[in-house]
Amino acid sequence: MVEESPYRFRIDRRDPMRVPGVIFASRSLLPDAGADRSLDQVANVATLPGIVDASYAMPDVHWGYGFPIGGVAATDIEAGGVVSPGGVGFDISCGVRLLTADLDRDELRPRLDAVMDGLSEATPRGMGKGAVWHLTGRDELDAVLRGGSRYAVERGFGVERDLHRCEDYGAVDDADPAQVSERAIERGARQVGSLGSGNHFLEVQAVEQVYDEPVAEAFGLRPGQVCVMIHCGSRGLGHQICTDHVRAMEKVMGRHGIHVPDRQLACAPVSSHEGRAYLGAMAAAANYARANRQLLAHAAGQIFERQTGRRLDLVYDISHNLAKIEDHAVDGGTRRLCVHRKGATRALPPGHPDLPEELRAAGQPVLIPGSMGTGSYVLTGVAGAPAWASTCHGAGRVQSRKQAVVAGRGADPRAQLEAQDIAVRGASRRGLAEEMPAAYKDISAVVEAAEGAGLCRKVARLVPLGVVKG
DNA sequence: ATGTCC
Repeated sequence: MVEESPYRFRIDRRDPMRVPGVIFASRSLLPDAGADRSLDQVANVATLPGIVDASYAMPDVHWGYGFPIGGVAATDIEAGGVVSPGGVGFDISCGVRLLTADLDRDELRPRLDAVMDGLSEATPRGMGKGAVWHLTGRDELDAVLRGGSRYAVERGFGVERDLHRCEDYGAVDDADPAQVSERAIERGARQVGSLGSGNHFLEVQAVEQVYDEPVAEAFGLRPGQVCVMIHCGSRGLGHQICTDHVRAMEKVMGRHGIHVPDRQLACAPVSSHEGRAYLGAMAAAANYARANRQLLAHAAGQIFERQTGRRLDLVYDISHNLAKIEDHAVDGGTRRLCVHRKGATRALPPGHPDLPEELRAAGQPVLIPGSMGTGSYVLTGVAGAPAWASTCHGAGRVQSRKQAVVAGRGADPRAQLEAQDIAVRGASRRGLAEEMPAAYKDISAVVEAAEGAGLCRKVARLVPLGVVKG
């Protein structure tokens, strides 16, 4: 491992790697090789057919299925580049949505308990059970898989303006519900509009600090302002799609002449039947995840209006588990790439044509959920950044769930949060123990490294007032 | 992350 510059380390190319590995991190954030094999995974990803420039890792990198979480890899489609479900992850289009209320934290204080009770009741969560929507059948689920947040807005769960504040205007093109298995459909039908569990949450937050006033203003953020952050994904549907397509690709990799150092890197050329099938199913799951966040946000907005008389306005909705077909400058030309971001967030710079007009001068809002009780960040993209306009996605685990439970034995996680004046709703003791800050890297150090590496810029820091968990 | 093993 070579320290190329502050916040940038290189794993030199060696056979069978096709490109080097590049890790954006401070020395203290680098994974401990004894406890976490994610740097081996960075090197493994570098062997994938068609990979361009480098196998990248963000400062929150940690061990994942095949690819590391916090990994970014782009493949050149016309040069036989592959797509790999493990490069997206099981929770397809897992992401974050941030909303603001025209309300100061001091104004909310007397209503906070009532707001939290309302949010708790309005937010289906936990393993398996409950959802905002009860779909009538396959036709309606297909509409969700094709239309994402756009379909939810069409059905009255939100307003047209929301779509301008969603990545891809609320839906990915080229979703192909025919590539979604019956089992995935069955799992998904019961869960449209549900939070899930684990590190997924809905938080009421306040803007604690603003680092860039003009950009914060463009995003609609001011000091002391009340916000709602929702972190969730595609539930059982995305999980089943990942499982199905990994299995399908494992069977045909040899036929495509592809050999990988880890079975979990199962992949197929983007232009192959299996590659296109996965991308069609992945896009469907992405739309499901976006509709999911749209429904939960709408439900939260109704609670806010009832309890405070103020509505919630969408700042942005962005995924951190997705592969996207994007055009990028490579060696002086433009190439069509399949950019895998797994536990990594797209960060479009100011002026990017994919941004809505009102955000174009400021850049894309990049939403970074912190570990429970520690605060979250809003960042933005910077021009000329490396790693295909990507940055970190969160704190990143340093302890497994099991380790976190063992390490926290004797402590009362709920009491710890309440001692920090954070209201807690509906979380199991074990669920809380698994998500305690000690199980994660320091979010501020992660963001510091991401900014230091030139991947993004800080805009604001948010702190939790109340949390709803599964 | 996940009907934490079909």
